[in-house]
Amino acid sequence: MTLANASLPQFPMRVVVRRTGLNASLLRAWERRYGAVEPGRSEGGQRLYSEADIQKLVLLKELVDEGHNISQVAGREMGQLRLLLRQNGRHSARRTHEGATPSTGEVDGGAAAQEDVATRFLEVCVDAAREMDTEVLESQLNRAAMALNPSTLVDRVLVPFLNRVGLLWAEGELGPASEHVASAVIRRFLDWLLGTLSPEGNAPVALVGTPAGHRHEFGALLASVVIAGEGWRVVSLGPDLPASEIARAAARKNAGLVALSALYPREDPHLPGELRGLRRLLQAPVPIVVGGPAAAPFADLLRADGIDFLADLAELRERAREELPHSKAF
Amino acid sequence: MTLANASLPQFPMRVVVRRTGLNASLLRAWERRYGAVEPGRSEGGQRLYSEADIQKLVLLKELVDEGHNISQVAGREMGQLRLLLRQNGRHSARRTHEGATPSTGEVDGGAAAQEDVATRFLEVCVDAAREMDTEVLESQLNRAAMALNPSTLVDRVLVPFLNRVGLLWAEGELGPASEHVASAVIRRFLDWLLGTLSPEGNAPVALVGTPAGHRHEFGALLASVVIAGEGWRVVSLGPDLPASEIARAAARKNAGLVALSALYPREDPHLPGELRGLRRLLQAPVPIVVGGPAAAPFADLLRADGIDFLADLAELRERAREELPHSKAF
DNA sequence: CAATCATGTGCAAAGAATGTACAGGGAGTG
DNA sequence: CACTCCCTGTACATTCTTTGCACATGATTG
Repeated sequence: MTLANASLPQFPMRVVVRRTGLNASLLRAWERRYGAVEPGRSEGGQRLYSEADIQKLVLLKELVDEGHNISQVAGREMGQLRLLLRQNGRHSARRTHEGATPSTGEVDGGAAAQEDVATRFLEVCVDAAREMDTEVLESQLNRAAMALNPSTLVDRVLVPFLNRVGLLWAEGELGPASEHVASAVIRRFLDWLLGTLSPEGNAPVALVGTPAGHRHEFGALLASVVIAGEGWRVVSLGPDLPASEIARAAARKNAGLVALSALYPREDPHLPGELRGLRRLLQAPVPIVVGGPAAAPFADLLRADGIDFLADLAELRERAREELPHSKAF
Repeated sequence: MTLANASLPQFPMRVVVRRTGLNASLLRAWERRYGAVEPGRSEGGQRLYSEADIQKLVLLKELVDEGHNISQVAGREMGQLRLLLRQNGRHSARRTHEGATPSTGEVDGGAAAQEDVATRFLEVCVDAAREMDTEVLESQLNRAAMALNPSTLVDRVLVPFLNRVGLLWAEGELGPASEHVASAVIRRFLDWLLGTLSPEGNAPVALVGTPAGHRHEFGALLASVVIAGEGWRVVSLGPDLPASEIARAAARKNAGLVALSALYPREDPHLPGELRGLRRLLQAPVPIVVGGPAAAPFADLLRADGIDFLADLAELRERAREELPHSKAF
């Protein structure tokens, strides 16, 4: 899902063998017996694998090496495979997951199916929030995490869900209690997701938080998840921090990226000054990015000061990937 | 802990063997003879364990290592198992294969020792917070949770730690960033602890939150942990809730206890009115308890209205135990 | 003390799961 | 054309699991 043309069939067998470490017979066996991938064919009938195929095969190999049955994992989607891998990888019994449908379930339905699944999750989550049913909400979120890949999860479920909850609250359809309860569940879930997506070793550090005066932290949490998903080790500073503090933390943590989220006081007049101050305090050329509606009006102003405004999480995702010092393959 | 999809059968035997340290024969014996777990099956009939199964097996192994009879514990639910483990105090014999310690290996290996350990943890945690070292902080908290029983953990580590951090912050020794980072870790930890201590089945529900105007939520979180530890299913409403909302939630959840924490605006003049309102709105004779310095001045006033002020978490613990409608034994 | 439980472990035969090899025939390419 | 790579289909070998039963050891009980 990285490259735009990830699904273009183009790699012949030998490339796949080299890149996955699986031998040719085995690749054919996995395809025939478990439908692990479905490579295209050349005119003459030879297999042509896509980048996505290769990625999936790599994940499958890792899972099999960890002890999973190929028959059990071959049919699953990328998102599930990644989560499984992470959970199992930290073989701690700390986190769990839960599933509804047995393995025989859906084959790679493609992006359209994912969308569909995503909106269904969204609806159920909203209902659960309305009913203040934390357990259903939590289990739905988890199920969504299993069924979707991380970016779809964030873009199609979490963000819309938070918006909907905010809306319903503003309209008085949702009492503050429901809203709080839902928030708590979401926050815990995001914390968990952050932990799950965080890279293991010593990845470069990204600082995430909200500027002084901004106390809404969900934007920052989502940003953390996105950034962690791209391979950064995220240090979550929390909300409402003065520039000096952020700078201090950046120095101490030797941060390679600072991301801030400004949601609520909409046209906060202090915001540009605050950010400029931060820019000045960060001696090293650490990139600073800001997102959120409160920052939008100042986009140009900020850019002039070397602070980039990002319109949405997709931009953030891309930026996080670009800034990653050590852009490894796959 | 909770997150949640623990019931998807997917792990083959060998993974379970590796992760639990139990051998295959024994797993089958426990299943056959005591119904310890009921793994799903693959099409070919091979066992597929869920994450929940694995967790249960891990707990069973620990209990057996501590001297419990497998036949006595195999059939119990997760919540009971956790409780049992905690009761046995620090499961110091964590890694030992031999069931060396007989069942009599009694609890308090000396309260004094626990105290000692607790203060050591406290010191390390404070240092970690000062250094903004989330990883050390987190791991120390986890270790403390393992080493101490829940009440010691809360009374001798968590509460003093929060106090210390607050103090250092007030004195300017700790920057807001450090404070926030520490808070985030603590909150996550408390969330986890809450999940761990929560009983499984359908225990009676306790509502926990803070009254309108009170936005500091750690008191409520600690209260949640304490109450959950006594066997309630806690619904955490979050901070800053008007009486009407709390009442609505109580009705909806059929709460058997409402606990509120009021920390900050110290002598909040609205507090008694707010609570009286709540008392009025709760038609059923649901007990309401309040804690925290902000409520202390009104203790007598409130008591006259049928709302009990509790001076500390120990009192809360006792009260929670008393109020528990004595349901099932174990 | 003897009989009985409780519980961990060992074994054999049958079946599953899965990696690999081989044969005969095209495909791709210079 | 020659040479290598790849395709399909089939067969095999190996390693895991499963079931059922037996056994050893230690604790409990009559």
